Amino acid sequence: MTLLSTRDEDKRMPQLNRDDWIAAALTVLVEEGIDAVQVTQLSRLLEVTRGSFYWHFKSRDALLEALLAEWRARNTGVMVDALTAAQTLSEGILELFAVWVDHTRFDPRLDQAVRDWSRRADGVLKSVAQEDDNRVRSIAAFFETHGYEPTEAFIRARVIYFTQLSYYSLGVREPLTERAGFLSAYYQCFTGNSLGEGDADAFLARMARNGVST
Amino acid sequence: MTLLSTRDEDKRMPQLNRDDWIAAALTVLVEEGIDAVQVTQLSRLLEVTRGSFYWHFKSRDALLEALLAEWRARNTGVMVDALTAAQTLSEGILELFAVWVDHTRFDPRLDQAVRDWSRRADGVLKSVAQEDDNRVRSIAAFFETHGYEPTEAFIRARVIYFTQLSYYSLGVREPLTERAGFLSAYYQCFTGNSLGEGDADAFLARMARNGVST
DNA sequence: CGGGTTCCATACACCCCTGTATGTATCGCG
DNA sequence: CGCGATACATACAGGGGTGTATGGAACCCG
Repeated sequence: MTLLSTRDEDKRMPQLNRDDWIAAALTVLVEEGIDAVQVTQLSRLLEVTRGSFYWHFKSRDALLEALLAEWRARNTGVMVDALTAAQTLSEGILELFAVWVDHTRFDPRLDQAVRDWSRRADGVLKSVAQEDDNRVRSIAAFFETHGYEPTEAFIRARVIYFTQLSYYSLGVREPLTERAGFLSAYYQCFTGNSLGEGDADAFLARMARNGVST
Repeated sequence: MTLLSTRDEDKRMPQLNRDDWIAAALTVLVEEGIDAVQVTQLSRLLEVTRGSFYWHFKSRDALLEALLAEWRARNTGVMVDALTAAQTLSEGILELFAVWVDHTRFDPRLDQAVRDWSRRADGVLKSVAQEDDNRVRSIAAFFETHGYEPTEAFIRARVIYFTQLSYYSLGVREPLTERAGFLSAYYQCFTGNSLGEGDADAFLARMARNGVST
């Protein structure tokens, strides 16, 4: 709701611009899915008439294109970047975990919404598929640089990424303490190695400092 | 399309019954999602008027309930059954793989469609969540009976199940030969153990005999 | 101050979907 | 034969959504 701050409750904040419509559309996309992103509903939400929308956008499709562009700009490359900086295996994997829990760097709800959308829009599907491919590839490359055979690296990359996707997709919510208890088990399963206690504690401490929400 | 066989091209195959509508609705659900399951569209598909539908069903919601019941009847328990019969670890895990590739036992497209649907219908969400919980629990229990600690068993169950869910959700399609090459890597990652060559070959031979499609 | 630009309101045309009420054809069956 | 029940057709009421055409209010600016 903070996304509508420019207008909102104030009587007559000057005017809406293109980005206001996109911001509103993004929240609706995340909350209720792409089918709920309708000109009429957004107008009601922004408390203007549809006339306004059709001044800023050529059509609903134009808005949807803008949404996809926004997703690309936000969620692309975040995971890849996390890995390229890492020196050791554990550092990289833990940093990946960190990205996935840090919703300021990676927005899982938006990612999920776009993914749902993509299942019934071929154009979107292509974008998402390519992005997924990039992510898995970069994780696999990371494993390879740390001594894993190509096939094993690829499969481990898939397993770790696919697991996380389902984590989001099923909307798993569990308390931080419980999640912390799973850390080394996940690490063991994903890498085949044990996680040093020092590394685990340092990671959990860092998470606690950053105060991750879920 | 074979689902509409009772009526179909023939001039005036006697009449439609409730199951004909459900069958048509299922194909539409799988192909185009729950929003496309509309009385009007189904009528066009079955080449009758909407009057027919409202004779067989009280409302569109009644049809949707029937669809959910159909999903429950088909896809529930299949995975659980696969594990309870297994004697050894590898036997159980490989049987799980077998179920996932055998679309006559487990229908991933229907599962995925219901899952998509569930994300915007709270009642459906509950059913799916409970089913997921059962599946993960039963896999975890299987790991435990083969010597894994409870936490590790649970995480490995999650990882193996979540990975497979994403496999479906992303619609990964790869040739059988390629997939066969991944088998032992998957097994290694999921269980932490190596898969005996004999077991692998036997499994692949069995798959080939059954002639799995994808 | 007057005119152009920006932003939005109003109104209309068009389409699609649900649900209901009612008419109608076919068939089983006593 | 005639009468219910079955299965569907027809027609109407109501609602929601997209676009478009056009009018008007506020504002910038020379």
